[in-house]
Amino acid sequence: MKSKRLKRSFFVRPTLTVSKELLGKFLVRRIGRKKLVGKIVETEAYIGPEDRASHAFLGKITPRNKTEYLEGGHIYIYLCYGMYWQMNITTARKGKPECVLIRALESPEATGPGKLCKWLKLDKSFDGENLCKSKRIWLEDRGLKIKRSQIVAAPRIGIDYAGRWAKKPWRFYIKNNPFVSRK
DNA sequence: GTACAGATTGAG
DNA sequence: TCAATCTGTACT
Repeated sequence: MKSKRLKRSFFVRPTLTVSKELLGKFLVRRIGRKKLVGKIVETEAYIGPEDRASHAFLGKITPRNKTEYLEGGHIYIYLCYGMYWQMNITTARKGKPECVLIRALESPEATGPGKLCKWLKLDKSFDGENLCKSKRIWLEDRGLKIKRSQIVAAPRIGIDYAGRWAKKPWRFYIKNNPFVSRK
């Protein structure tokens, strides 16, 4: 099975499409001579500025969220609750604040966005990292196809404050996968 | 300058 | 059920 790195063109597409197609792809993190690899099993889409749950709601730009406006294929990472990092992948074109939150990998060490970043040793230095060019983190397509019947759409987690947007089925995960968070 | 909520997690 | 822990944002 050949594996190929996902290119810019994969990410510069509608966010919901990218969110679903990221399921079954592999996140590769190289630390020195070691490689950590995990299959993506859970994602969430954040589509600003109309999405109340998005940091870019109403199109605001702050030092924290400015990387969310980058062209698809970059990392947008930020600290939440003062202790957990959240890894997002930007989508769409430059200037569009849309991204996909990577919530879980197929690894017992990465069943949730906070644990995922801890396992991969991700921190603020990855903010704005180019996934198409970086030597320390990237995404691979290893030929694995997830059938549409295996993809479950559900409301997103932890954003009850977002009113009607909190009910949007913009969380996607692989059916019956034991590594999906919030079981 | 101060106050406060948050895309979470693990312990109790 | 709740505290840990800190940045961004909206106040004074």
